[in-house]
Amino acid sequence: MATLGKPQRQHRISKLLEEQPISSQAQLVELLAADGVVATQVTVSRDLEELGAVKVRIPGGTMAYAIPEHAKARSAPDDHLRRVMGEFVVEVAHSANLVVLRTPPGSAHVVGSALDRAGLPDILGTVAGDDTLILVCAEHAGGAAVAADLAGLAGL
Amino acid sequence: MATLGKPQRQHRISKLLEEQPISSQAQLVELLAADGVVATQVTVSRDLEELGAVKVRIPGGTMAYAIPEHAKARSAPDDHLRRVMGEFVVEVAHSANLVVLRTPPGSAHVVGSALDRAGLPDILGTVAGDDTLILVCAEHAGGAAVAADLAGLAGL
DNA sequence: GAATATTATACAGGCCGGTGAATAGGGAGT
DNA sequence: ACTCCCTATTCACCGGCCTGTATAATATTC
Repeated sequence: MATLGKPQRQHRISKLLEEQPISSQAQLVELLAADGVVATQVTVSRDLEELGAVKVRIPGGTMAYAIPEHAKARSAPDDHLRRVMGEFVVEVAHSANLVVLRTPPGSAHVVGSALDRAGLPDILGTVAGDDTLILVCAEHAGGAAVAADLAGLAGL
Repeated sequence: MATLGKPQRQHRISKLLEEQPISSQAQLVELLAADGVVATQVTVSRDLEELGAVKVRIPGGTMAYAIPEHAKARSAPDDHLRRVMGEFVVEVAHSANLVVLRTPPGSAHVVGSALDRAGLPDILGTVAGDDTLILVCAEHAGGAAVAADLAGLAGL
């Protein structure tokens, strides 16, 4: 019960920021500690960056951390995508301007979500099943090129 | 490009077993090597176990590995569930005989899939959204008990 | 039943993500 | 400009997962 994983801690941070104005990372460390979550200022600093948190001026004139709406689901895009691709994508195929990714059972949605958040310009949209993911590519890009890029990203 | 991840390797093994009869792990190692995938007999042994592969007698009278249909989506259930829970579940709540799990965006399906495959007797079914998962618990079990179990499993 | 082939286990090392201690960088206020 | 406070970076360590070598256990063949 000592350290608790990173996702859980970031989730609590996110909630704390919504519940009350927090003006420093030190303060956040204390609040987490009061919640039984042990973390240092360094860790909190990295968490805030990954969460996309910024310091904003609030009514009282003081500064407080907040997570912009547009960043709510965009934490650490590049790194995250690369890791998810490497962990879950087992096969890449393409046909015309479609790319088909295969994953272990139940993992297609994570990959789809990661791709959506990455906002790659050549990918118009994704549809995820259980272990299969279909990407629609921009016409000018072509499925083959996108498939090659993604295969590289997945370490294949 | 040398080692290639475990999921990818297991996927190739799975396909190789369907394509042709394979009677020994040594043979499988060779076939993988021909595919550019480096692995030893020990690794293959572990992969086959995780995949639930068994040796069956085929028409010719020889033995060959095959993956039973019921094991197609049940690889390494316990360990897998524990890891997925620890990595993705950030919050556990319950109401009556329902349990609500929260995950980072896009990860709910992986957790749901892992729970389904684990086949926990007290969980009647799961419904996954993007970052939320609802479990229906057996009446005799009750949401609170299941929630407590799952929270423990998630390391919360 | 002995010899051989095949598979599983024990142990150790590598790799990578996550974390913390120390420290450097940046602002605000005086 | 100096000082203080806050935040970001560097470096090193820990721990878990994964894999390989060596070896034990098991199955197969004669």
